Amino acid sequence: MRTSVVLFTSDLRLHDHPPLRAALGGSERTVPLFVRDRAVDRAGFAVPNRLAFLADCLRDLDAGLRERGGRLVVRAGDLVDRVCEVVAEADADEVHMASDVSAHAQRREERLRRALEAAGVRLHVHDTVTGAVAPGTVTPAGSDHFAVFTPYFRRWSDVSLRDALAAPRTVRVPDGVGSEPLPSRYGVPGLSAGLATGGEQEGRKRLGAWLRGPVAVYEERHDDLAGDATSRLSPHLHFGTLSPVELVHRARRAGGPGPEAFVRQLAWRDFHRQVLAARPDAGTADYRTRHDRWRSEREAREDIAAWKEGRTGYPVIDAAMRQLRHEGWMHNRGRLLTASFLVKTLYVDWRVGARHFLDLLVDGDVANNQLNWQWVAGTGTDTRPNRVLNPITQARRFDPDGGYVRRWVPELEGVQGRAVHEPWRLPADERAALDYPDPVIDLSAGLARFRQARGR
DNA sequence: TCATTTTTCGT
DNA sequence: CGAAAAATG
Repeated sequence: MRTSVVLFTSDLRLHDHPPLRAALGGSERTVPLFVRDRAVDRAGFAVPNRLAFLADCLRDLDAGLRERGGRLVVRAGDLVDRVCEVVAEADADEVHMASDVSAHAQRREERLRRALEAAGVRLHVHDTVTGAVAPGTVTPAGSDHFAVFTPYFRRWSDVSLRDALAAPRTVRVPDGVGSEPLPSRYGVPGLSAGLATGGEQEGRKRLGAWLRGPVAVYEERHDDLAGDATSRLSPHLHFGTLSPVELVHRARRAGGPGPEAFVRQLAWRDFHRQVLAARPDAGTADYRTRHDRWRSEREAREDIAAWKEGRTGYPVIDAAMRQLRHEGWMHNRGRLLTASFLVKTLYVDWRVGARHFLDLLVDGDVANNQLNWQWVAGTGTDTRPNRVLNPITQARRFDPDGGYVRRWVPELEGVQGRAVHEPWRLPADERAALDYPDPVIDLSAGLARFRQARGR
């Protein structure tokens, strides 16, 4: 009797799951396995918000498998050791998994392939599971990856995607392969109070509601901070409770400018993935260095703390940083503004900001997070590396009535209209009555001055 | 068909 | 300014 193992990683779903389908199609028994990878804990990636969301996802995945006659096997430890252990217990002939792009994922896949080969077991790695268009599918002449988004997007749009797969009807799991108890979000300390719920069911519900309604006005409203008109599907894409291939198909089927703009954002995700796949060190090192001599963490300690805690004295920055802490999520426009403020205005190393985002974001993803931070810092793929986003101009444009600021900065909730973006310009008595800090820095003192002071 | 130069264009 | 495409030889 043929037996297979399907190793779930960042693909915690039953719909449109090629490794699962291949495993079920090629054998009578299949072990659905998830490993709580000790290396991920050690690297500091197992933060409370994502651990809680992950726990939701695993419980939902287990529930979905049980509806189909199966169950999820969870183990903790070294991923390669645990997979080999389960392969031996189940006497499996093959292992299926999804490919992924980070340095960690690439090393993990290689180690696993070698260990399984030594045991005479074949590892099947499926692409187009964690991304829609796999890295390397389209390339410019003379390079293994695109460094500019627009030409990438043209080629990406021409790729014909495979059809989305249905969820399997039945899953037969061999007897005698034990599982640890499933983790629960209730045991996780330090969660953001407004954290989203994980799981494939939840993701599909959100996707359906998104495509039935708000996506239609996504193009006009996606940058409006107070409108909060983005999909909020990012954590589901990060954990793979939703399939990017299915998302692109369904958005294209909906048609129109909103869905097209949404698909474009999904292409950005693949763009960053193909950069990281080709240059895995871009997660920690400058993709294209500008020889910045950032202020050290020690030198900028007070500024960094003010930024993290949302008390920089720039209302839109503080609003966004407080949303991050409260929800484990931040509006995309807020991410751009707060990142630009840290790297361009406070002139702090992008890695400091990227790490803080990864510490809190429920969708915290190495490719998206690190390469977007690099884009803002001017060390990444931005073709205009000196771009600086002015928090006041941007606030007036993307939070014209100030509603986003008043929602997240209660000290300012009594200030009407867009005046909320510049509390220092209020009449002195009104200003004094607010328990809100003065700006930590004069905007004109930012990047140019820091760079000059450092002789570059 | 290929290498090199020129033009275009960039969340 | 530099990457990617187009034009050129």
